[in-house]
Amino acid sequence: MLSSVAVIGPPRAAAMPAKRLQDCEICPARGFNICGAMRREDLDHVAAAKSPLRLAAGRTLVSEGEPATHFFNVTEGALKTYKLMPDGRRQVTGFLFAGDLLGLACDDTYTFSSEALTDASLCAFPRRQFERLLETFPRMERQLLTMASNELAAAQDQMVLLGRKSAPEKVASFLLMLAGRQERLGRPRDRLRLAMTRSDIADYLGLTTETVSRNMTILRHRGCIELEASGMVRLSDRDLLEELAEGAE
Amino acid sequence: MLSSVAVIGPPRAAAMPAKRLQDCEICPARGFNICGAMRREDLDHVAAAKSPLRLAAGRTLVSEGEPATHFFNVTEGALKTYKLMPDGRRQVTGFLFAGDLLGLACDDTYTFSSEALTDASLCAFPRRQFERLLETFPRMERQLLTMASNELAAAQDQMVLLGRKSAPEKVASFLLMLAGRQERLGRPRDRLRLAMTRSDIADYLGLTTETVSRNMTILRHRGCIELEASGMVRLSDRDLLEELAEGAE
DNA sequence: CGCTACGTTGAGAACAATCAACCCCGGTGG
DNA sequence: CCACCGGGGTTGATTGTTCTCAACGTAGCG
Repeated sequence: MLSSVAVIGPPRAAAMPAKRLQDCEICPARGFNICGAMRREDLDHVAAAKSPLRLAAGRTLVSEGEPATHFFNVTEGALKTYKLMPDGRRQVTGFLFAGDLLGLACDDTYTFSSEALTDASLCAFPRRQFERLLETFPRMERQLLTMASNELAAAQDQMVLLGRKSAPEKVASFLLMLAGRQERLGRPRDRLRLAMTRSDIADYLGLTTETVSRNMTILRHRGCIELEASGMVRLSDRDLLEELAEGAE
Repeated sequence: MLSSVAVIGPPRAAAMPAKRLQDCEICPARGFNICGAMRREDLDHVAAAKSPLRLAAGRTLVSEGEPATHFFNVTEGALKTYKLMPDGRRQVTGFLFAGDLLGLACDDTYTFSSEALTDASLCAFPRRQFERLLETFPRMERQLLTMASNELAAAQDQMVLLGRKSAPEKVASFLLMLAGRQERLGRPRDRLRLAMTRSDIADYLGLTTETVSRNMTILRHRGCIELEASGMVRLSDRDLLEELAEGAE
């Protein structure tokens, strides 16, 4: 499975802990991801287990139904996860950014597919080794449980969106969600890049591309947002956006 | 918060381990829940931390936004969890049966409300004590992580349902989901009780009661199901139901 | 014996999907 | 250089599924 992606540096087992440790120390996602909970002196154990991974935009990382060989941690870039119905209908279940996990929810096969939206960097942990890591470092397991809990809460928010929000509410909520996540990564709060296509957004919100597009236009005319070049969006009236997201018309 | 529910037996701290152990040994949900991973000789530690709890049908267990004081494990009966929008729209995020967890996904306050559908029994763990339990028994923490992962996978399935399935597909999927869960609890595979109202089902599927009702009728006319007295449903043609659930018309 | 909550069915309205046209942009090849 | 192509995005006209509003049936309960 990993043969289908560009691996930088061969996966030599526990060879160069010093260099690896440095990898982790300069990791742009430290503080957001599972390693954030690790003591500095234990970090080389993590570094030894992981393989760094670069993935070009558009490449598939994992496919639904394939054997779940690895656990991943995004350090840079953006990915989407999605599920397909037999007839091709698609539901995008999430967008992943630096610090996000991938590959937790699975038995022996992945229950979803994942694809890079931009060039991305990840840490790949072979499942077996990752589990040994968790046994050795309870702090890490605890951190993982916390992150899984947060994902569960986010999933329930998404159920509200999918089940009970109107199209305009969905689009407004989506923009605010993205803005919130970017902000948590230290990016500007009122300006964000839409790395995903309208089609990705539509499949995330349970809409069609046309409906997403129309509602973006409406938000633009209302003065909530400005669409700039190459997918940049400026949130000019966040308060109004927040009202729209919860149903005040 | 617990004062609003009927507690059988006062929550005396670590008083009668012998009796408590027996409680756990006869627990109808052992094998399904977090205690299933515990060694028999460690079970009294769990028993000491928990307060058994009985909840009458219709009673509220927790409310969204309230301080999250306890973690719960259902041992008997059925509950629903739901979220409300400011204007009263409701999304039922899940139905809970014996073995299911409640109260995991939260910071300091609950992110959802929960209400009993039938008379129910639960184990209530004060959060602090529960966390100490997890630190002491890594097997239990591991089990919790596994269960959280499974919930996450289920949540993604639900997103597909909410975002991409038609009303008939939603209703068929719902019946099959319930049947599957009953079966896992050792109940008959082709006959089940709908403990929830049409309104609960509608809010779970992102539909209205009318649409649920209409589609139940259609399934009945197609010979998939038979509606019997007091909410009993017989799944007479499971294969057809499975086709309908995935979009074969 | 009515009351109320729940469930079913019908008629019409509304929202989002579908079908279709068009624009823009970047890449490719004549 | 420019014509062509294809993917992504926007906008318009029409269709259709689901919602809304309304009536009625039924079962449980004081």
